[in-house]
Amino acid sequence: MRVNHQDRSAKSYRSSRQRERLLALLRSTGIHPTASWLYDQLKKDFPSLSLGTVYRNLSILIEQGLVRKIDSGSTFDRFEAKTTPHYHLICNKCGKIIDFEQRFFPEINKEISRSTDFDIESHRIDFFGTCSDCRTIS
Amino acid sequence: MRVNHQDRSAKSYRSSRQRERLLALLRSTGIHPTASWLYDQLKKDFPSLSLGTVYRNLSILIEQGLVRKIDSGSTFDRFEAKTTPHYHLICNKCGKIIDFEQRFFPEINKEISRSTDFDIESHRIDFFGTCSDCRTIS
DNA sequence: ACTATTATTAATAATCATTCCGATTACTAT
DNA sequence: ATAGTAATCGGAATGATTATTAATAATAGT
Repeated sequence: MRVNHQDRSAKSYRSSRQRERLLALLRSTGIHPTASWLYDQLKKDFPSLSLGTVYRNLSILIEQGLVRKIDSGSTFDRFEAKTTPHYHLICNKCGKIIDFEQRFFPEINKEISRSTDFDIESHRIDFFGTCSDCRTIS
Repeated sequence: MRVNHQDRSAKSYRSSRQRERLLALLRSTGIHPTASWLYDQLKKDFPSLSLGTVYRNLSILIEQGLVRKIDSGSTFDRFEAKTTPHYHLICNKCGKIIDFEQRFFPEINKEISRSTDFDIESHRIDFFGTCSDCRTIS
């Protein structure tokens, strides 16, 4: 008799070195990398790595809820290993994304839900402006 | 002698029918169109219209602050004629974007600025969830 | 440990939205 | 009307991402 301990909706994946290292790399950095940056880094340890592998594993990790995709207004996506809820400070000059974790407003989902016929599950807030580096330079 | 009455940083543009109609179209709709939807609509009145013209004029209108680009997590961009500050409700099921104008929190820019070394000029809030249409269906 | 099975990989081609470019056309001021 | 310049068109180029396929590696059962 065969028992499935997995959740019915969750696809299972067999482990792979590439994906393990990809997640570790994402967790070890705070720079919200692009797919190609991740590719360049991992290429050092996996000389035969393919960019498609990076994208495929990113989407698996996203499906598993371990990684989030960030769209910052650029033509390319950035990624981050999901930890705690937080917001982003995005620099208009250099495009850098900085995590902001000091405050989070979980209550606004319900507050906004009350004014509209829409079931709100989550929200994101992005703040735009100038980072300290770019302010110093100009 | 030639005097430039324009602000140094502001480029000036000659008016064009295509751009005028593009802006009018954007202002007349609430559906947050894609570039190709705009192209399809305008094509009716300008049979020789080029998609590049739509993109070029969109970027001019954005530069002039009359139009905003919205990234909704899809592979393509959506656009809206900027009116008053507002937030977006984005449906996870159908991708529809609904404007939310009932409340706006201008004060959080300063509030967040105080906790960090970042000059905040603006913010955006997107709420994700299920719209009433999709909730009814499922 | 061995084998069969099946998922993952690497390489590359395909896709899709967007941008760029050269030639042509339309405005505007003189 | 003409010259000068900006806007347009059409299509090609770009760049990020996704799909395809044959080879490779991980897992389950023996």
